Amino acid sequence: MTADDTRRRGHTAGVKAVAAAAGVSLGTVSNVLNRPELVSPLTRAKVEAAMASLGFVRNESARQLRAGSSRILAYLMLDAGNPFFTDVAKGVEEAARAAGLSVFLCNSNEDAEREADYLDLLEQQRVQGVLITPIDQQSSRLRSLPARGTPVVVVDRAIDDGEHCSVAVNDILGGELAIAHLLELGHERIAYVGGPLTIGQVVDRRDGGRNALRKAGRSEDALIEITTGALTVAEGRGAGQRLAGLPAARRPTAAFCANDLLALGLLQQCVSLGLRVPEDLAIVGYDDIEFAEAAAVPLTSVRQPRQLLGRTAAELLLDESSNPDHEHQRVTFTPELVVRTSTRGALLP
Amino acid sequence: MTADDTRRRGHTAGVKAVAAAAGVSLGTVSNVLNRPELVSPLTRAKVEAAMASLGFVRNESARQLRAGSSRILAYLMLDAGNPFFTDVAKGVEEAARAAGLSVFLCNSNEDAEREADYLDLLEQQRVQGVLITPIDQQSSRLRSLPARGTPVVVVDRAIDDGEHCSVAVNDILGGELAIAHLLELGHERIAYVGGPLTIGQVVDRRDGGRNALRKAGRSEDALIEITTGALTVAEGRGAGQRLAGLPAARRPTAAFCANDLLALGLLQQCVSLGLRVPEDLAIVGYDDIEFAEAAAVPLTSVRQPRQLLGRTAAELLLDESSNPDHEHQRVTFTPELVVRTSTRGALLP
DNA sequence: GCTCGCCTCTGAAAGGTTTCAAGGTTGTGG
DNA sequence: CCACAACCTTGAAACCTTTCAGAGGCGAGC
Repeated sequence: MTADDTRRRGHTAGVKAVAAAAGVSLGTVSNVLNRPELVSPLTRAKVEAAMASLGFVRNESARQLRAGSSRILAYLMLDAGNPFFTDVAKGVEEAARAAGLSVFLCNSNEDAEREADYLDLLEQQRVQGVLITPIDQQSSRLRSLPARGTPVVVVDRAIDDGEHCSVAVNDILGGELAIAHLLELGHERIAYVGGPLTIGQVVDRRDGGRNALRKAGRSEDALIEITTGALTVAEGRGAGQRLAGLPAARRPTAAFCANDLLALGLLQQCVSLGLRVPEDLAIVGYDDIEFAEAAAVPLTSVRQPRQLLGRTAAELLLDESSNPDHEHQRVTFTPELVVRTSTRGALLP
Repeated sequence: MTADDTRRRGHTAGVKAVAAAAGVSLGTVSNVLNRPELVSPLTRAKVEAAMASLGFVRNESARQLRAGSSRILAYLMLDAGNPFFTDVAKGVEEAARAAGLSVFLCNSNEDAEREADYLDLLEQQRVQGVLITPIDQQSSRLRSLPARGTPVVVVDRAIDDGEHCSVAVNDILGGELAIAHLLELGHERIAYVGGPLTIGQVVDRRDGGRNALRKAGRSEDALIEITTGALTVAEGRGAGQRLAGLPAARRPTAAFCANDLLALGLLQQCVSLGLRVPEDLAIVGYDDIEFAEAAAVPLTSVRQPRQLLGRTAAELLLDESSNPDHEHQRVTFTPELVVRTSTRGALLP
């Protein structure tokens, strides 16, 4: 076979070829790979030499087929472009590496169809387990996976259906903190910017805000809802456009955004249309991503323990797939308000 | 077998079980899956019913073992936390989906060991191909992969070793644009912030800057190098600390950063230490990520066609793995300077 | 009534690895 | 010189899917 054939045909040398080249049996080659201590040093050296000279690469499919499951764990992210989720992913990877597993990241990009496709794919791949920040947690696919043997841990959403572990941050409390802060500053007309409402976080954070209004003796309906099509900077700019277009007398004096991307877009658009932040419009974001602090006007935001979220989720998953007495858990962390310039101007009259 | 057994043992029903349940042969089940038009409607219905009731899930490992290669393509990113790379990833995914493939993302996080681990893993998985923004393009692993049958396309780096395709943006030109812009504004003491020097982009952008100096009749050594340990916001802040600590007479009046994360960190730290941007320090970033425009002082930056980069890379990879007459190509795009407030203050004397 | 062709279905083989019971070798103690 | 243990190595079986040559059934045409 020529070098050209190799290139075209792809991987070629298997255990069998190595065994033949080294003059030993298949089993011995396998032992060199998996339990080298059982093999005499001489034989091992011969086999290793043969592997090197043939360019042997283990075929993970075959290995997995035999073993029944893989050494890979997947994190299906809601939006890979949002630094919040990449920070969560870092935590996941840290925990996985500590346990000797690798992580594949998948991006559903807030698209239910892609989410479904990836879930199917991962199940077919027989990954060790799936971490997911779901678009729609009612999805039937989400339920069927654990029932068929692929553990699933829900990240950044609380869920209590007895099928999954979940790791979340109390989004209702987070929303409450944000709106309470704005009320304390004297704001009366407050907007909530977020969407779509199929995303649980969007709803919870809004409901938390409503709670704060109620506790302050105001009507829930006081919260002016501006619904966006996604949680992105671009949608934030669109919301800014809408807000800035209102006559000053009716325009909200403060906006609470469902995440920092929206807040940054909103901030940018409003500033460029001549509104002053926080004097004309105070803004609160959510997630406290690294860029929130570096924004045009440093952003007040609700901070979540991002890496811890990921690490904890991965640890629960590992427990689920290795501990026969595993019990599903629902872990909830507590968010924290970080106040910066975007709300810290002069109090309103 | 009880439901509990299923949960513990994992996926269980295979083609064989489905065949038995439907009263047909293995081959027929396979035909239902792969060439349904060959199967009579009646039989097909029976088989589909059996699959549904047994919760059959295709075993991708076995499938792949038989087929020899998978329907998956991987993008090994330099830093998943950098929005530049997630935008590239979006382009990759777009092209892959159009061709019916899925994408797994891996994050080397600027760590050579992790990069190597992932490359091994992906080769063992027999992925269709690997897209990579490498830390060290001399790495032997990078060379051995294509030789053994896994196509590799290098993204955001030009490379010309006859082993890979590559898709890049002209970083030398980008550096030149940035420094030329600063020179035009009258800056004399200009810093270059970037590192480590093992990363090709860091070196090219610096060298481009030196070119600009030379063309302006100045010495290359005029470029004050501030070397960082990574291309992150945190390192940018550190560089800001160092810069701001210099006596004003020796402090550079402008800084060109190897990417926007550094620039944003630098900007933030300098502002918080009381320097005015651009009056005391003009800043140019690189990549023009979405957050550059929304920064405390909107950032002048060198823009690259991010999604296009990813899409093109994926297309080259697909061609390489499907077209027997494939020729390796080196595609280079041209960057573009986007001027914003961070350099647009009053000209210096 | 026979042949031919078409349509549908069958079942064995292959693909690369791991496991494991069993076989072989070497060396020690009696 | 034998028995037995300790240590290595062997090779068949199993994992699950896909493929493909061919078997079987049926209707049409002669």
